[in-house]
Order: sequence, then structure tokens, then C-alpha cells
Amino acid sequence: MLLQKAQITEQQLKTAQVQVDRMASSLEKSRDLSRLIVHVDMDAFYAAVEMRDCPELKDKPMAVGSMSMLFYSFHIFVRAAMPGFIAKKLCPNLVIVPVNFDKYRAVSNEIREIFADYDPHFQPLSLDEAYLDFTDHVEQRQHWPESSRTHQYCSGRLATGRAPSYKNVNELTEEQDLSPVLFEDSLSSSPSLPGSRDVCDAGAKCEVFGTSVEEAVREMRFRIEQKTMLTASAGIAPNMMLAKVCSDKNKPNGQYRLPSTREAVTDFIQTLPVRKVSGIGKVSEKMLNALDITNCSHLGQQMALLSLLFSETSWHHFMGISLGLGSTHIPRKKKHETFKEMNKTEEQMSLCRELCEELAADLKKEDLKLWKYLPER
DNA sequence: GCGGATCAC
DNA sequence: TATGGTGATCCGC
Repeated sequence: MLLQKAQITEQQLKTAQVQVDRMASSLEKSRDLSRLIVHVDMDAFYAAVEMRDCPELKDKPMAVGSMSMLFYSFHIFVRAAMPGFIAKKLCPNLVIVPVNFDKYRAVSNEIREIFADYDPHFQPLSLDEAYLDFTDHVEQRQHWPESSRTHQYCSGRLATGRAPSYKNVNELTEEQDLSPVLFEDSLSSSPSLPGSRDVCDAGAKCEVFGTSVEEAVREMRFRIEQKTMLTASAGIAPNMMLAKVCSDKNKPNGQYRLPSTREAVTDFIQTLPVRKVSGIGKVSEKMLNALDITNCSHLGQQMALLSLLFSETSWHHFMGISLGLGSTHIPRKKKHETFKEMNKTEEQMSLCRELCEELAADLKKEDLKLWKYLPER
């Protein structure tokens, strides 16, 4: 690529620059700042779940995974995607907790129920993160009475139940009795806001949330923490690309809002390292670094060059990033995904498929794959 | 259309 | 002892 670069003439660069500028201004016209996109991400999900269910782990260096592969770790020398046996050499005291996907899935279903209250069409990316469109919720929320924005501290959880032991962590429905203070400021996010009340509903402690997006997102994170005893971080921005970057900004247990103005977006992009953008991985980063591009302002400055060196889809992608553009509407879930979220088991789903295939055969329309549409019927 | 590379979790 | 499993997209052939 550097050889190719050396052969590019001034003239080529100039004509490329004209094309790039024309494209940039046409993209600029299509910029949509009207949406409120939120990216939510649970903090160190697997490790946090295991620590919640086994508080003795809290004081020990721990990781989740196996001797072959670690998924999450809090340890300073030990990182996710590191083989466990190497981690053990670096940190002999490391406790490696085996993964328990069924449990993470169960917790995931709990948080998704909350997501659905803010955006029924939210898009899960994995068990612990999702994109939500808060635009409609925030608009409706303006007319909501305070009572609809009031949520209780789930103190009952702390008072009842018995101490979990390491052996019963598989019993998902069991009440836990220990508070999971995984992060210093975990439970002190906002003890008494102006207007918040100490009591409601038979003396239970409550918190009242405002009508802004920030307050709505804070409320959602509060509800997640009360329901699961786990914390989440969130990013609020006018599109998905930016929201994802923002959710990382105040992690753990925090949120960051990028205001919906062109100026705020372009300022934000200037100092953003290219590697932070979803879709730019190890290899792309290296290639860009070789062209002296490390952050997104360089990306914009070198766009003419990039348009000559990379494929069309690649440099169009870079172009979008350098202007702070991204998807402003979250793709609707496919019908069969909605069905899965209704907690249907695989057996139930395959039974439905069979039934549909029979039906389709009857109709002589086998190729329609009707099972996809079954949830509605 | 398919396999390899890249990327994400 | 030992370095994952899966799905998506893009690209070149």
C-alpha cells in the first residue's frame, strides 16, 4: 500500500480531493440529528455475574473462562482473550471461574425486559449489550406524571433470602442477600436529587427521575441495577456509531451524552482514536497508522488519499466516520428473533418449524419458509 | 457462489 | 497440557 501511495501523483490527489469534497457536502446535507440513540453495555458482564453470586470472589483476583481462554477479568495483568494458563503464570493466585452461559442468558432476559420498556424494537448485539432508540420514549415522557418516573430501591432483595454459596449458583431464581459493590460508586450514583423523595409505597425508598434523555437513561440503568444487582454503562448520541463510542466513555457504571448538534459531533470526532470505532480492528488500525492516521481528524484530512488506496466501500465507511455519521435508525428485529425473545425453547421453535413446513407443503409454497411469520399468527 | 480475511462478542 | 466459537461483511476469484 505504501508503494502504491508513492506512485500517486499530485494531479490524482487533486481530482480525488474534489470528489471527496463533493461527497462530504452531500453527506453533510443528509445529516440527521433528530434521533436519540442509546447504546447500553453491562459492565464486565460475565465476571460481574460470577462475583455477584459468589461474594468471596470479590477480594480475589478472578477471571471467567478456562485454562484455554478467558472472557473477562479485572486483573491488571490479565485481560480478556488471554489463555488461562498464561494468566496463571502471570498471576498464580488467579481464580478462574468456569463460564456459565445459561446463567448469563437468564440475566440477559431480565435486562431485556427493561430495555423493551424504553424501546420495544431494541436491537441486542450480544447477551450484555444493545442499541435502543429513545426518541419516542423521551417525547412521550414529557407528558408523564412524576409517579410514572418514580422507581423503588429494591431493598427487599437485601433483607430476605439467604447467603448464596458457591454450590448453588446455578439456582437462578434464588434470592441473594449480599450487595454487589463491584465498583466504588456503585450504589451511590445519586442519593438525593432535588425533588426526589425518601419514601413512597409503604416506606420503600424511591427515586424520581426527570424527563430528559439523560434522566431516562439513568432511570433505565437504575432499574437494571435494582433488578439484577449489576451495573450498566450507556452512551447517548444522534447515531449508532457515536452511541457505541460514548458508552465506553464513562464505563464502568456511568453514561455519557453527546449533544445533538453538528458542532458537538465534529468536536467529539476530532480527538477520537480510529481504533475506538466499531468496525476498525487491529488490521485496519495498523494500515491507517502506517499512513500516519491515528485519530479521526487525520482520517478526514487524508480522505483523498484513502479514496485512492482503499476499496469504495472501505473509504465510504471511513468518510462516514470522519464526519461523525452513522445509522440513525435501529434495524427492526426479524420475526424469528422476536419469537426467541418470547422465551420459546428450541424444541418449541423446531416444532413450529415442522408445523409450518407441513402447512407450506399443503399450500405448495415450501419456499416461503413460513415459520418466520408464525409469531404473528 | 465460495473461501479467506477482518471484525465483533 | 493448554491460545475460542460463531456469525457477519467484504473482497477477489
